[in-house]
Amino acid sequence: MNGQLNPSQSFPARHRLDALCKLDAMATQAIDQAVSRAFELPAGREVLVEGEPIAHAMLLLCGWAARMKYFHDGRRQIVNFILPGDLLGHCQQDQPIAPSTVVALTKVRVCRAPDPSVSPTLASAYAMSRALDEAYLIAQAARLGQLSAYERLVDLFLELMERLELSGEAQNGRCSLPLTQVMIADALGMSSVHVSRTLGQVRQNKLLSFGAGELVLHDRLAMASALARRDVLCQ
Amino acid sequence: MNGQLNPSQSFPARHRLDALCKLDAMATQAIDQAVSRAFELPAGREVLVEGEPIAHAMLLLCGWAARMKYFHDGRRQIVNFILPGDLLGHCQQDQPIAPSTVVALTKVRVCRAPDPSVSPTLASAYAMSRALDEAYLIAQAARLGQLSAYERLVDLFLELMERLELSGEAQNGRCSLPLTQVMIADALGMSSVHVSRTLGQVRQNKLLSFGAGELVLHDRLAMASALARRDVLCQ
DNA sequence: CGCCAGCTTGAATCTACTCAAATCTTGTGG
DNA sequence: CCACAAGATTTGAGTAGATTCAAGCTGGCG
Repeated sequence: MNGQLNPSQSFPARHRLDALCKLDAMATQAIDQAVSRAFELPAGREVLVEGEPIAHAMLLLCGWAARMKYFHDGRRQIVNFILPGDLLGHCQQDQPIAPSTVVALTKVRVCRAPDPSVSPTLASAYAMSRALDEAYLIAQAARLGQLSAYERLVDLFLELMERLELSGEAQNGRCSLPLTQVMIADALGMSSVHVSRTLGQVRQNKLLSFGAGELVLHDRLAMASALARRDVLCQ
Repeated sequence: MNGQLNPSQSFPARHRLDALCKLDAMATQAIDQAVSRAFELPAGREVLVEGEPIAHAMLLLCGWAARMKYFHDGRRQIVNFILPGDLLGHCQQDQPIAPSTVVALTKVRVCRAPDPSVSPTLASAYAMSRALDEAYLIAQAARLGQLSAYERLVDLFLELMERLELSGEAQNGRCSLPLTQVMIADALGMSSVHVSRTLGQVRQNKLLSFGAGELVLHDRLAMASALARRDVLCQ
């Protein structure tokens, strides 16, 4: 009845956390137990609202979400994307307040994140996940501040592919990517019209193809070198 | 011999951490003890280097620093500023790797951050500090992605004043601010020429004055309303 | 006194935006 | 299965904001 509702719905989360820190039996068991109480939210639903307390850390199982900052005039900035297997709203505080709103971009399936105290490997994976979140946030700031529209686009696709490979959802530079050009525009701080035009250039240079919800990277070396001219981090 | 070396050099850090969570005697004692082993670094010195392990979490006592991302062609993005009383390099991991380089913008005085396990109030203040760091990082991404040059400038000055008030270094909308226009340009993703021009406009509108290392906000309401037209967060 | 870093200003250029219209997709109801 | 509506993408034309290059100005310091 639902393509995303299959017996291995815990796969991305387990794959990702296991890649961050080899999980022991207790950890995988805790994940499976948490997944058994998963629930679904429709596209557009707010998962966390800025300024409101966070009830529980969550684990995203299927679908995509995004952390947003909203503006009066209808503009919005996507601060980062949240992919299957990602944690959201996990803080150290007693009464954490969400620093940004999280919205489901597609229909999503989530569950409460299992308590990391059941396994040191799970706690370690959570710590790695937090560190990655921070690194991606920093990367986003650098992208928005310094890269051209063409570079921002290439850089974002490289990051997304890398992250999807971590959760086992991408192979051979190919993955499904349920983003519209408007969402990409909101993430990269450009107009959707300019995303369309710039995407045309990238396609013309045969770096990648992107359409019908699928992204295929044809030439990752060329993509990296399009950035390497500037970014010391991408050789 | 050194203007920054006065008996109250622990003041900003104590003021800030105490504002985040009312400190108990153990916490203030631990801070004073840590401050007694402070040391100094010249402007331009790297405090943390991206990709290298972080030996200890540090506490910035005097001077300003910045988290940077560097690019091949000499460009750099200042991801955020680190002000007196701020923590840097505090992670949950066993072997944390710095996700970005931290550079001293002025001569700075730092010490190892006291171990939060000595006091629950100190641990709580650290958690608050981390949460604020994340919020400022998110704010920076939204700024770079959505605001115009004029708005970015106003927004940044408001944030810096707010942060300096937290550490007790600003009163009545007045503070010292040791940033050059080039540094501001690196933080806001614009050219230094355009910072100069835009700053001229802001001054002409009598919102603030900035020069000789001092920032004075003349009309914070007008500054906020220059953003309120767009940003839902600034009434 | 001259140097150097930082700031300001002008002119030309370019990137990315807005507005607008046409086309293509997708989902829905008849 | 087709028709229609709504959303998404593409393309063109004109414009605005920001950049680069360049020249001059200012103030601190050896």
